[in-house]
Amino acid sequence: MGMKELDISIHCQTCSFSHLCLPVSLNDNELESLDDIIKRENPLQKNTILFSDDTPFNSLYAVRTGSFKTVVSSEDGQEQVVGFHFPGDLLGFDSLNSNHHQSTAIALETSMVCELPYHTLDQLAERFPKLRKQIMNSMSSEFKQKHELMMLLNKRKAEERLLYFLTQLSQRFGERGFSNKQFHLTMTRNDIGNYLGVTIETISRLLTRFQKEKLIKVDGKLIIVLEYDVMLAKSKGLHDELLQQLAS
Amino acid sequence: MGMKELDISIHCQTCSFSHLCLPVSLNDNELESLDDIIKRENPLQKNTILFSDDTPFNSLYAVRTGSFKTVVSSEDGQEQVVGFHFPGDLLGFDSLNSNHHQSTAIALETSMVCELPYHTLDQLAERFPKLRKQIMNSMSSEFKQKHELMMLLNKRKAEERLLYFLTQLSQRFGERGFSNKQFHLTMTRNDIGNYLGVTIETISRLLTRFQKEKLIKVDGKLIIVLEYDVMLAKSKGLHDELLQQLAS
DNA sequence: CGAGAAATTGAATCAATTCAATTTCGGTGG
DNA sequence: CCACCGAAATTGAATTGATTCAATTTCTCG
Repeated sequence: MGMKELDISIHCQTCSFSHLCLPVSLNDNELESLDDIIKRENPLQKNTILFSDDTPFNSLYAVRTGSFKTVVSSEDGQEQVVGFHFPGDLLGFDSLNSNHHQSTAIALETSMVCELPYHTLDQLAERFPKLRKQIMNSMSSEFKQKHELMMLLNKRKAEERLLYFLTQLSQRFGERGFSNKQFHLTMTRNDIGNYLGVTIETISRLLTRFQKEKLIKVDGKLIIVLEYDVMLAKSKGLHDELLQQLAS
Repeated sequence: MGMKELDISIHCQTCSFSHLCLPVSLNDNELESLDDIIKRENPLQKNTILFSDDTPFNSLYAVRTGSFKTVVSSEDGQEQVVGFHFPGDLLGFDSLNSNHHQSTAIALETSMVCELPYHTLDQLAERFPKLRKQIMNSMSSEFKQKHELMMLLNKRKAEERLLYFLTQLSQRFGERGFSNKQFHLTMTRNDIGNYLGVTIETISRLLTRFQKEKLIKVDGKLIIVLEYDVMLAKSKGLHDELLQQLAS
């Protein structure tokens, strides 16, 4: 038979991350149309480049399984990690209507994506205002994220940055039905440090300190969250003095 | 007569910044339709809020004259300047399809804007694919800018950040037909420091140092650029040793 | 002209980096 | 399955860039 393997598991209608993805506000009819234009690709191995900044922009991608980092690089070759992406996240729409992608997306582990060819998506968006809005929404919340990050990088010290990163991860894993108390870091300390604007040594020192303070347990790439609320508070710059005030 | 004052000067067709604004890729017919939906407002005094993060999102704005800063604030009231905006720049589309604006826009001097009611703009965009693309393009280049800024904040030291800021300003003024060698800072040192993630004291010290090094001349808010190329190079992290190599 | 805001300058302090030396991890081939 | 290699991570000590605190000075504009 011409049926692809795994055919059942690869439709938006049955995807367990659709609540985080483009389908979120679509009705059955719209969803089906969207599902029709999606190309499913084979798994990408770790370190595979999904698209790079010299790839022509043709498609958006939705992460199906696994994880990615996106990186931009300056003329002099320095790299900057600008995001980490998990199932349900959309990739590539920082380049909508550019000729080329603005960043490079790299698989952090074996991963699968749904490809959304942009010109067909655009046609679909013309028919379905809700889809158009959904795309706008995604971009808009991407801006919000970037603004938050900008504040983080400008106003917070290393400790707060890393705690923000960890609570953020915990939250995102939770939304996706994974444990928010215990998860694997698929990115290296290097990636984290690069993203947060902090050296790898500092990341390392902070992680061991957090462990001593019993906020988390660190076992290589495995993180176990022990005190989520304290971490969240500290990531916002509230510290011991203030925390005690809150407690009393 | 019912004619507004200054009527002649306030059409996209005659606006001297249209090459930087939405009209850039439109033909006469399209331009006229766009021009029709634009509301011109009275000048805003310095420090006036154009929109704030609790204003419902209804319109985009194009800066016509003057300048603005956009600011986001965290729960605990800390503020972060996320951008400066000059004639031809579009404001507010980081909030497309959100209920509320994501940031607050404040006039840095007496300024005028063109208001683009979003729902009519959206209708227009449905008729004119080029306009749709233009909007996407603007968002996309906004992302690019944010990525660049993120790299700046993460990888560069204070000196490089401020030089980047100054060369960036020089460039933007140049594009707008103003002098790129000599310009007024409409924002305070505080705004600059906040934007660049550096204290006001550091900004101050650096400006006097740049002056001693004969890169610029500083007279209060007036900046005279003396060595643009050197500034540009230094803003990218190339320093004296490297500069000399280049010269030889 | 006067008052409050903005900017400058100096000295002391500190958070984070840099440099350097190990240790641990993860994957490959024997 | 174990040994081995390079990459990744940890830890310590010294250094530094930038902040903080504090005191003036200079603008701005009502």
